[in-house]
Amino acid sequence: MNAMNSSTAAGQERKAPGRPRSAQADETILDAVLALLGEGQSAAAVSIEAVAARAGVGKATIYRRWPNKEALLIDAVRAMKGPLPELAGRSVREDLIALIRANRTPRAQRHSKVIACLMPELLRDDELSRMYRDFIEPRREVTRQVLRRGIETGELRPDLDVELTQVMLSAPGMMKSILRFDLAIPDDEFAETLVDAVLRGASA
Amino acid sequence: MNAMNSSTAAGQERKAPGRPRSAQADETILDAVLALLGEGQSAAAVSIEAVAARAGVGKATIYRRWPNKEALLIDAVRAMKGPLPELAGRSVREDLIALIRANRTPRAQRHSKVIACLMPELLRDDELSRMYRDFIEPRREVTRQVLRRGIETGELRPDLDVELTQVMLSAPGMMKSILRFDLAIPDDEFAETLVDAVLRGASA
Amino acid sequence: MNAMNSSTAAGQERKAPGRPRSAQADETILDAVLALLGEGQSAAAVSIEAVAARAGVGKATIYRRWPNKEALLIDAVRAMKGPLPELAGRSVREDLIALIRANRTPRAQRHSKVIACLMPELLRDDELSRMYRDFIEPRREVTRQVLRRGIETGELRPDLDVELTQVMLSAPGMMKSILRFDLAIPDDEFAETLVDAVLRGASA
Amino acid sequence: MNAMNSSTAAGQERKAPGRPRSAQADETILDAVLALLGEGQSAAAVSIEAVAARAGVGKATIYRRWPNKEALLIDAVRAMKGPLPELAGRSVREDLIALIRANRTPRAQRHSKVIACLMPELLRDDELSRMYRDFIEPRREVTRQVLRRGIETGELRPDLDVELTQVMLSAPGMMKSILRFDLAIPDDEFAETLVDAVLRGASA
DNA sequence: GGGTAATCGAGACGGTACGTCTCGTCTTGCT
DNA sequence: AGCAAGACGAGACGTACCGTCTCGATTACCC
Repeated sequence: MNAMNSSTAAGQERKAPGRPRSAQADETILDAVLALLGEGQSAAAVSIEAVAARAGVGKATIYRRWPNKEALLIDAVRAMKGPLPELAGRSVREDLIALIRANRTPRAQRHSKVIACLMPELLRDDELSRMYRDFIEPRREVTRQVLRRGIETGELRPDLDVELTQVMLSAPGMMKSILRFDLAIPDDEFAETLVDAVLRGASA
Repeated sequence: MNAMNSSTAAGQERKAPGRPRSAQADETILDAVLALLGEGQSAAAVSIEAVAARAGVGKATIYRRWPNKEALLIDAVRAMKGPLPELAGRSVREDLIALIRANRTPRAQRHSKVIACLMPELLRDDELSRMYRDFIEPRREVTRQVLRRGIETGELRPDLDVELTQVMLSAPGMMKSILRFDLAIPDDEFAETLVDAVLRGASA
Repeated sequence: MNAMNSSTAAGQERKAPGRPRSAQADETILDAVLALLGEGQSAAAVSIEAVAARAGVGKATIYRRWPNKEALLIDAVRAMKGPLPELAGRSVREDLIALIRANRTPRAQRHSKVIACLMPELLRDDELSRMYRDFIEPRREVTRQVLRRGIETGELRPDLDVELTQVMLSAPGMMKSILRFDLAIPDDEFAETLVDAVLRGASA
Repeated sequence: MNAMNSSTAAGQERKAPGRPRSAQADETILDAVLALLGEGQSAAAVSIEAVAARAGVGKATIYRRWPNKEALLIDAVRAMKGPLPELAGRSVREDLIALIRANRTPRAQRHSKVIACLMPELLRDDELSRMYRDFIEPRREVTRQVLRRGIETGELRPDLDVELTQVMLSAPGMMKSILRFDLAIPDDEFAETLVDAVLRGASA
């Protein structure tokens, strides 16, 4: 799971000597990160020292598992993002709305927060950027599959740019939540309003 | 211009006593910020100490003008964002493409960088958030005006949601540049591809 | 030894957890202070930053041991004052001259310098003042013992005011070196001249 | 009076052009220094900024008169030291006691404080050291004259070391007040006790 | 059951930046 | 020209974290 956990290697694993890492510590640490983020603290408040103190853990125990703060936060992202929503599959419109609505859970809210906190690092750190894409890509893929299925079923135009449409569906919500734009649409209508607007140009 | 510059007060300004603030210092400081950002340094490299050293200025001279690093960066945003592009006004499509293309200048690239660096602070600091919206709103308004004009001329559907459409036009570009999504569209075709996709659902 | 060193507590010392403080750092830091003072630098030149730089030590390492600059300097005083001179014990006169002559070592010269540098702080800071007296009192006591022994042996008047005589023996040297009074006595005759003058009134 | 005041030059005074310096400002500034010192503030609290603020005066007005803080404090010393005590001249003992008692006035107490504050600078700054001796020397001379007169009248030993005796009389009081030694003598008996001790060895 | 080795919490280490303060100098406009 | 006000470059203050490095104590496995 973690970037550094050696135990994920393939094959007939030579058991490492010495005391094994506490699986509980992993959990406690990530919980502490989420707790600190959830408290509405500033991004800077999620310092390694604070996390260690909160988790009742030594700093070394953290650095043994993650090479730096960003990697830790990335893993926190993973931990916080819940399972993908069950897609009813009745129609493209319904599925897309469900996908966008999924961003309104407290879980997903925190996720946005963390991503925002990581942006400075994402901008310059290629390694981190790759890690994030590895995580986010499967989630984008779900939307793309919905779109591709829509093309197959004839609900969507056959020449639809799937990549672009995915971004058109996800980007507005992210900007809205981070930059707090006032879109004059009630939160609970946002998803369908956006989907309808996109579909208007995407329908067959 | 700056958050703290007292000279913006209304009315018949009582001249402040004492030596007036050096207008040149304002400039030198902002230049130093932009220089540091431009050097591809990390966000963290834009420390107040570095800015002061680069500008050949005491730290106090900076803190006299801006209450903290974020406010300084916000002002750097202002200084770096160039004038709005001249809109040909021949068609909605043409104007929108021009507006989006404007984000490809080196200037605008740096702007994205700074915004990304500021995201953690924007998330929590309401004051800062307000400052940023004050800055960005006029720029969003330009797009909205193009859209409204399009409705008047009949180029666009009369019931078009102007707010939402504006976000649909701007958000994808921002996410693309920050999160470096690979959209499989050459950079120089991105603007027209996006505009066409949006217009397909927006046209009358 | 230091004001903050917890190891001075009484009883069966529970070993402190965590990495123990480097005893070497204590030494290196005090050496750096003495070096800076010895270079004839101004008192103000002995800044914590300068000490840290000179000692090749982080500022925190200093602040972990001493609460502020004054306490650090006090400890430097302690470190610099050498052992008490061996007293021959042949006569009061001989012993007193030896004690006063001990102030002419480079060591003691630096000591005077440091005390002078600390005077402003000694004046107002009761805590510091107490610390200094705790350090200086044993040294004054040596002189007093010589005087008391002199009374016992009949060398000195039985009603001699020991306290006052101690000050009469030590104060002139200190003022001479700090205020650089010109006493028209060669430095190497000062001790015996003073002792003789005092003894003239103190002898039995 | 001040080191920099040009108006004290002898003879045919060329009238300075422009607005003459406010004589009142000199006074106000020195008063402010004394007030700050008197408030038991720390030595460091007597900053130029604090003095200027207290005196309701610009900092430049101070720096126009004194080259630096030390010179200002030296002048404050002068201003605070009152006139020499009237010497009855009936006996050496009586006169010496009067001279030492003069150090118990609140005025003289403040004087000690200032001297203590200046010690670090006195140690290294030759110019300042000279300024201080120019000021203190006449006061030491008074004591020496009393001693010399005592020799003439036969009250004191003809081979008395006048210089040394003067220091023996003045130094203990200064150390007592600065380092707050506890001499086990009531303050109001200190003068005569000391004088008697010194005279015991000095009498003819 | 004793040895070996990596773990644990705790916290010190050398650094860097923070935001505040004072220094001594300079630059306004008013008197 | 002097004045009060206050901005200026410089740099120390004491604090907070960074990421690394010891400590003594605690598990596990392996002989």
